[in-house]
Amino acid sequence: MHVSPNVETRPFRKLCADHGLAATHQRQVLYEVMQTMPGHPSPEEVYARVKKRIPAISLATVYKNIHLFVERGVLKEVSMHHGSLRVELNSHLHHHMVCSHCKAITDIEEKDLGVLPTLQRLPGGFQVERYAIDVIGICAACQKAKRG
Amino acid sequence: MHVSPNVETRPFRKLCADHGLAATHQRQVLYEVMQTMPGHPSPEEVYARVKKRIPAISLATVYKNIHLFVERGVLKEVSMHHGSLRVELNSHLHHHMVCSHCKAITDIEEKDLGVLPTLQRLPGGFQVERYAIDVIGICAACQKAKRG
DNA sequence: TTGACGAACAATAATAATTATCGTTTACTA
DNA sequence: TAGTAAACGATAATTATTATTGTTCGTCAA
Ligand SMILES: [Mn+2]
Ligand SMILES: [Mn+2]
Ligand SMILES: [Zn+2]
Ligand SMILES: [Zn+2]
Repeated sequence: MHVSPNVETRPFRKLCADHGLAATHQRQVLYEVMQTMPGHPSPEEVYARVKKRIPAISLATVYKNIHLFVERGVLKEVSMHHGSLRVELNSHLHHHMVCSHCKAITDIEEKDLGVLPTLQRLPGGFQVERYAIDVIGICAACQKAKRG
Repeated sequence: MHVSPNVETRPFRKLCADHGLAATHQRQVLYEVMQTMPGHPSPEEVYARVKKRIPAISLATVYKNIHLFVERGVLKEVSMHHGSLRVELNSHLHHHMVCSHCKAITDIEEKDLGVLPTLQRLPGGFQVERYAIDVIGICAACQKAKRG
């Protein structure tokens, strides 16, 4: 009797191939661990879980691969993380365009967004204060830079 | 001839009174400096500006007062800053409710939001990838805690 | 299957961001 | 104007993230 090898591994290998990534053991475990984490974990939390299966893994490896997965669209970043807190005084109702490449933040009027947020009572009795809409994409400067 | 004192100071003192804050010199300068910063500065950037007018100010004071101003609604936080990067695998189109008190993040379906962003070409030739909508407010647990 | 080679890894140092501590000063109130 | 709590400055500590470097591993062609 013969069993084809890598049965459970195949989908992950394909995912890596599709994204131009080497299929390493660390990446596979990171990916599998993320599948079991339905919330919005931090790199440290992911590291703690991965470490259970690969005790020798380095935190730096987790960070690098999380960034890589986000870059390639395997993982998604919750809200936009700018490395540090950002504040503004501008009390005029507006939202933001955030460049996923250079992280530049630009104001945008609500009316220019084509959205009409209806303040309402949301699931779980969540009491709404305001909406913060981030339009994520590529700014004009980065578009130009990518071409030539 | 007599000139009433604190002429320029009055609006700031009122702002503090309205928010239950002591009207300190440091807070006044921080507030005035923010009025001249139209972008989305980090605490370090604010500190650099304030330091020009109060060379002896401590970075910790800037941090503390920025947090205080955000808490009282004088300043607004751009995007939601969770202290660390947060990621998720969930590729299903959805958004988030974020508690401004405990910072808990909960998923919410786009259809439950009552907002319909229309993907379009935005000002400045910004190329849209996706919308990330954070509904900011108070979660049920924190509402309960605040009452009794 | 094997060997060369570049990519990825672990260990760890370094840096950046934020918070805590504590002695001193200041603003508010009576 | 004095008492008191709050705020401040200095700085240590903590937390988050990135850089460096020598070693190991995955890929691909023979
Ligand atoms: Mn803005
Ligand atoms: Mn989510
Ligand atoms: Zn950009
Ligand atoms: Zn809460």
